[in-house]
Amino acid sequence: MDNKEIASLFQDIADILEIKGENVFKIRAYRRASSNIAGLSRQLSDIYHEDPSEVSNIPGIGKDLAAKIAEMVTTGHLEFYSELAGEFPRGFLDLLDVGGLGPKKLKKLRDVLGVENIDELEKACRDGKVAGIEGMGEKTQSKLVQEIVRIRENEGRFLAGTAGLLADEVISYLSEAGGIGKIEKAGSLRRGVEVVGDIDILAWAGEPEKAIERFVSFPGTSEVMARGQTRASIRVRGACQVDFRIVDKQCYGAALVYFTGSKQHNVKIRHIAKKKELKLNEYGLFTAAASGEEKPVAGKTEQEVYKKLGMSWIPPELREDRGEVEAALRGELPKDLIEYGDVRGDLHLHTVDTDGQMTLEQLMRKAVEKGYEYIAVTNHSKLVRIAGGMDGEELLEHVDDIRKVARKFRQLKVLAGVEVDILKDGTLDLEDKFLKELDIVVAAIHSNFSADKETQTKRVIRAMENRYVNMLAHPSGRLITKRNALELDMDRVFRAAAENNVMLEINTHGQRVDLNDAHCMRAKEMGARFSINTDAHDTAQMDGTGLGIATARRAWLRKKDVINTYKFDELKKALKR
DNA sequence: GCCGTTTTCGGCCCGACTGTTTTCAGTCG
Repeated sequence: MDNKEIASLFQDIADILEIKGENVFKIRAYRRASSNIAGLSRQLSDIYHEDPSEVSNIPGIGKDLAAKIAEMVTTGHLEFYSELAGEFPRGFLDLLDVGGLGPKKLKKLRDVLGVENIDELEKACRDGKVAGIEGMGEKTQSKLVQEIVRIRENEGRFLAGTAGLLADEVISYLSEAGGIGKIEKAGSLRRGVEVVGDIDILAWAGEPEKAIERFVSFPGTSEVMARGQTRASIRVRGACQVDFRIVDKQCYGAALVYFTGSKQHNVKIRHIAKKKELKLNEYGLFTAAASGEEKPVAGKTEQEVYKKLGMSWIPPELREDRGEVEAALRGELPKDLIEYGDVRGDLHLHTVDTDGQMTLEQLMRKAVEKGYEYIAVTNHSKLVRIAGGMDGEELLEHVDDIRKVARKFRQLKVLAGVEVDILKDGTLDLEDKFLKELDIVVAAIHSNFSADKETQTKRVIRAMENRYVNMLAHPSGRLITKRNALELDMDRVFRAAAENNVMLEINTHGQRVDLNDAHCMRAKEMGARFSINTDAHDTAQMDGTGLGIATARRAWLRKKDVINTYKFDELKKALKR
């Protein structure tokens, strides 16, 4: 079992224990373990097989959970879970995904009405039986029906790219009206997470009521889910939930910390506050209540809050309780963490010569506009017929064209390259005699996605061993919500990348984000370097580097880890094999 | 179930909103 599976199993156990009314702290322990495991950069099975005692050194993993992990990595299943899950019918736990339905109500529904899955819940609601239960009324009942309908319509998760655009829309809509002091995204969107469940927006405003009023009338609002004096939630276009909170200017920083999360990060810094006999909440940092009245210590800015807690400001992308709090306390946060303006060029781009929408000139003009120092044009090789992939001769002509056009753009260095397909056996779709004529060779998989792990791993490594390959594009091959990642032994792939000086791509396309943050952390540990590329097929996509930089920051990557932050001369050196 | 410069017991983050209540439980973040 891999970390993802183990983490989700622990999450399921927590859900079940909650329904069973178990000790809340036990439940919390499972959730914490789950979240910590999901954020690990190494596979638990590897850690276990190397040294079983290491497992209980992971925060939140004690004797009991370590034993459960041992069972999972050795046998592939967990008896404890099987027993628990056996008590509930299939599909019952999915009911926790229904908004407004928590463990308590769920238990009641099962005990009183015998509801065991979403279909039965819907029927019970439509028959009017739910409203009869103690503690539930007409409103609960009709809300549940609405919620069920929504769940059936979509999965409830949104690509950060999509959600980010909507958030920007809402923010500019709110700002236009005036009266807003400061406003920005919070939550997982601010932390740069690739997939989000909702959008959080935080503001301070002179007249909160007016701001709330405007918010709930955002065009496209299909439902006002909650509306109070300082916070409200809407659903936009029947899908994405947007939460809006207004706070006082004086506590904006504390609120921003609070609403940015992550939850685990907040728990940890509250803990630190407590140790200092302070209390931290969304209204500020206060002297603890035990001493009588609470006096504010900080709150206006995030910097102030972190400072009073004895640490430096922590970039939002790092706030996942992956050691950032401890590092900040020691003053050892990475000083040269990659910044949003650091990328000097895009090294994976397509034009109309294969499946892109841009002509060479359009592409280069856009690159100049963006202030890039260099780019690489990397069209497809022949295997990708559907994308108009080129054979060797065509490619050489194309390279001539690129160099000709590039002469008109003196301020921009242009690398003539290719995105060459990795064939089934790990050889490349173009012979070396063509590859050696190019400035950059990006290798990628676009076929045979379902090969087994050993085959797939060998395939990728063999491709990277080709001396002309400079970069591995979208290494895991996943398409979020559409296609699972390739079966790959990532550690071996990363090691081979480091050994062969092959750059690993952080592909910023919203549906890819590939490598992801956990991969990047691990790959960095193994000595690999990266390139943040958009893989753009049109000019708008060329603006998408932000998500890749966020991912790199989440992985604590420094500028020097990412080669397309280098000056051109250094880049050329970095690409030498 | 985890954890420990107050350690092997006794803590474990906390406030807003909703719906159902008539003082609060449940849910959410």
